Amino acid sequence: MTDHVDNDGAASPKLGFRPLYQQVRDMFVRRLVDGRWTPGQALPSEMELAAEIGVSQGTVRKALDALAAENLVVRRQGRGTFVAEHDEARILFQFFKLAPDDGERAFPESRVIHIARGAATPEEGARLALKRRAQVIRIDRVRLLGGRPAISERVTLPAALFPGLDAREVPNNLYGLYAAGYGVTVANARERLKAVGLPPEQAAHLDVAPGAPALLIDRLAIALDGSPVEWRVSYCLTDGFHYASDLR
Amino acid sequence: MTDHVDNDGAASPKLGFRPLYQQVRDMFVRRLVDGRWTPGQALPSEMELAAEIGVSQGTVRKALDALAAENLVVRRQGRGTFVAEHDEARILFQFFKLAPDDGERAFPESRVIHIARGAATPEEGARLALKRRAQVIRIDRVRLLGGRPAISERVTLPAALFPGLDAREVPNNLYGLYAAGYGVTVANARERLKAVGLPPEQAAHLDVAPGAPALLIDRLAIALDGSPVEWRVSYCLTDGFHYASDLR
DNA sequence: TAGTGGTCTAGACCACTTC
DNA sequence: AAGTGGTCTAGACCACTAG
Repeated sequence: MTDHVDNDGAASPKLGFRPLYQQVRDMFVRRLVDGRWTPGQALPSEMELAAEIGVSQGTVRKALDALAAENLVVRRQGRGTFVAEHDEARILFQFFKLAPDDGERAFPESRVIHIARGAATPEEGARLALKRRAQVIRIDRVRLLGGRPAISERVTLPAALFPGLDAREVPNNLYGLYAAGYGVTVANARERLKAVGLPPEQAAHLDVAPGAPALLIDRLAIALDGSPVEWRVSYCLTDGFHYASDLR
Repeated sequence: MTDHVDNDGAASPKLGFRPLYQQVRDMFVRRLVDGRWTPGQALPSEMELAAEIGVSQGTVRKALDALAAENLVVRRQGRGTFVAEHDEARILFQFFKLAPDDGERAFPESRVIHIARGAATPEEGARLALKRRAQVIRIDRVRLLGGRPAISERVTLPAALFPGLDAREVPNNLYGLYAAGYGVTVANARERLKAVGLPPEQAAHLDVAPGAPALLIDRLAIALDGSPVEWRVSYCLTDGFHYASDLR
């Protein structure tokens, strides 16, 4: 029995107190991490889970609501609770913040320039929390917005996590590939934005003069278990497009 | 009696169904909008509110939890529930996304360049949902990050909402002034970011060459009742600083 | 010690989906 | 009609804060 829920080991109830529903949430996250529950799958009903674990339905509900708030599951009244998928629609709204100044959002096409494997630089190792001289996979690609090249980016991955990815056809939706092909679910990401002059190499890819203003997006993607799984640096032209950010 | 909670007027229960706790939430928002509850004030306890309204404590709890999720109230176990304040710490983390590349976040000093009142341009009228030829207040200022001028921005406000603000000492924390001086609470904001070459006027304010890459932030701030109350356009130098965005 | 919000339970009923 | 998640209630107990 790997799943465990417990609080009072007859010890002091004050220290290390963790609510039952959070323990249940953690248990459910473990099932997602180890692939016991996979994207798209329907979870057992609240009543079944409650009976299995030995808590009330209300406690299971709070745990599932927490997962839904983290976009890890999707709940639909009358149908059930499902493990979230990295389909294009979800990516588009959750992880891709560039939108046309007017008009509908659309998923950008991608054109891979180069893909290779090599030893991590010190910076790559630091960002991805890798051991000394670990291998990484680097993907350089150009992405099209509204039919025009607008993003030049490099994606850096720990090679150990994605064996054979460098010898594979790379799809447009990378996070979908990570999930379906390697069981790696991107749970969240931290982005840092700057305005910079476009370096010559990126300028050539985007067919623009070097030094033109570009939005630099430095993103670190974090997996379900909290470990960094992707480092992505994107240079974006923001002519007719913008980065949308809602502050609540 | 202005507060009202009701569902089934013996009509079809299917259409226009709105859960009780959301109706209670709406009632509470009304109390915030009309100043019956003011920033910093302690709300009555859950039990008192439940008895007053005539619903269970659990329903009041769900309503207050919703408000807490929107950052409109702050709940503290053992102490009570309090109306959120626009103090600098809150602004710093909720509405100000520029952070030093390394080091602690700090609230930027401000230096006002110019304040004036005038008729709204068509664009200002459109952004702020104003009537034709309504008056606006415009504040131009420079803000300092790490002691150096880094942001040149124009703040545009509906004059009707902020009488006399143009003849007043303008503090560093504008949202605090809106709340304390005019009873206007900024509930959320939408930002659009672009990378642009710095226009001559802003370049002069920031003591940088025109055309240098700058982060353009176009922000529309929304009040509790959903109406736009501030339009702000900021040109930011991102040398040693970045715009932080967390994607969940 | 009293009062607050936070957790947990149990059960009834409602709205939505599917068969 | 059956099964799912969503709402609402009522009550017990726990953790935290303040006097």
